[in-house]
Amino acid sequence: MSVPLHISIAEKLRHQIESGDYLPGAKLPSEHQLMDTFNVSRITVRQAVANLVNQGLARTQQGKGVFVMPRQKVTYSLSSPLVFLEDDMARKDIDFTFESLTFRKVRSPKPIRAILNLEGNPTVYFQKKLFRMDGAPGAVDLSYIVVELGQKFAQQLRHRMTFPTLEENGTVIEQIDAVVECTHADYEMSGLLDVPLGQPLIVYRYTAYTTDYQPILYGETISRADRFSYSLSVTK
Amino acid sequence: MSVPLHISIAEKLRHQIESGDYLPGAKLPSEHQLMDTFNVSRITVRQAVANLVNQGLARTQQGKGVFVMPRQKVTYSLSSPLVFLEDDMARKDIDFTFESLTFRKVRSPKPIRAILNLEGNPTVYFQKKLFRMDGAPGAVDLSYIVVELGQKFAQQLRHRMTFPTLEENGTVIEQIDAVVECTHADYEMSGLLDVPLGQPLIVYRYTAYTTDYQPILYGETISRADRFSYSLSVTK
DNA sequence: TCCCACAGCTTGTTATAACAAGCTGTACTT
DNA sequence: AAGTACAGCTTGTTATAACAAGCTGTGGGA
Repeated sequence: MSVPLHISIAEKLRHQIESGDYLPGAKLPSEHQLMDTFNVSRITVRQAVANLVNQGLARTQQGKGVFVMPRQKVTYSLSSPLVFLEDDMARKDIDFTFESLTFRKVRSPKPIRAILNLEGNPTVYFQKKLFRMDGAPGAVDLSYIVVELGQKFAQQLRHRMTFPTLEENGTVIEQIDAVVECTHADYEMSGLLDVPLGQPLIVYRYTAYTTDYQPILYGETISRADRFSYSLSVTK
Repeated sequence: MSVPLHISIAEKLRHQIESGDYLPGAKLPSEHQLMDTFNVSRITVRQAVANLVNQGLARTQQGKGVFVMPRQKVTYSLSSPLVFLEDDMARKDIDFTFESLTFRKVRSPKPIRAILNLEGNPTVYFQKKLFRMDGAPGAVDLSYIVVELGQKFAQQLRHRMTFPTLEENGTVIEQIDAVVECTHADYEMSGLLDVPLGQPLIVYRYTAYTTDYQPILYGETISRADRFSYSLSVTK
């Protein structure tokens, strides 16, 4: 057998998980039990478990055990603009909340300056928000808003979502350019979003334009890839 | 210090990579060198390196060393439909090729049957393609096409992209519904796409409809998240 | 000159060992 | 009865050790 033990053990467990032997949320056998079952050392068992964790199939909890990850995703529709994120959640019976971790005036980083087309005035408002779905952290949003709007609506932006706030105050959002990509959780994100290090995250980068293609907002919504997906519909 | 050694070593290396001390493609110090540098055991060094690999910052090659991953992404536009993938690549000066790994008639899996609205006839054509960008594997496409079209254009589908083939033969694609999500590389995908186990992959699931909302094609394009991203533009 | 074998590097796999740290229930103390 | 302390489970961290396997350059033999 040229396949390493830790791979073949991980694959066996994966099949058992996928065939329903271990249901979502269920506890897998402990490391010592797996050592006995497969007759290997703890280091090998641990590597097999690490493989499962890396594949998002399980997660470990010190002092408790290894548990099968539940997997249900919320799909967010890109066809209607970001405005409706809250409604989208409500429709799916998910309790959606957010807390504003940071809201302050900053000197904008160079790439942001280019995107927002700031020349004379490099100051912007920066906001970091943590989104929770049914209490559990699901996404982090980092956004940069042009200084006039940030200043004007500071109070509201702290407590309400950005797009509704802007629209209700008469700022028309004419267009949104967006990119969807994927990264890994670094140490900070892994802490904020409560996922293992290196776990995939979906990044939704958006630039919002008001009339005359004037960029007013750039942001990144970084969400747990096991909880989020994006949908869209293209008609000819 | 309550942070584990392997984390703090990984973070140090990450900062060095991000600050340009190690350029993309460069070789990191060997495990033994890192053992001396940080005065820790090989197991700790290996765990630190594993963290970097999990975060997509480095990759290991047995017998050679640990190398910094180059990171340049191709953005594929979702606003224009899938038809133009090849053109998109050409415009970016990327040599785009694919090989058809599988093309055969199969009894369609139940979920596919529901999507393609097949009742009497559960037979479909299944195709598995491997996309290469500049020679290196970048994505795998799994698609199910209704039996009439698969039969009719079998020869062409083996050698050319699906959407152009259909359109040039008079099949109108009226609408595409799509979902973008993210998964982990399992053992098979990790082999096909040449990435470490558990590495994030972007999945683009699409259903193509011809006139009268008749579904004719369902597919999944599974691409390396370090090489691909999707862009779109929403106008009010 | 050309080719092959090997030495010496690299990472990969696996075992044994010990202690730390988080969780839970039991039993003992107040 | 309530609270606390501890035993005994769990995973987390880290060390030492040995061999396997992939790569590369050097040197010897044909």
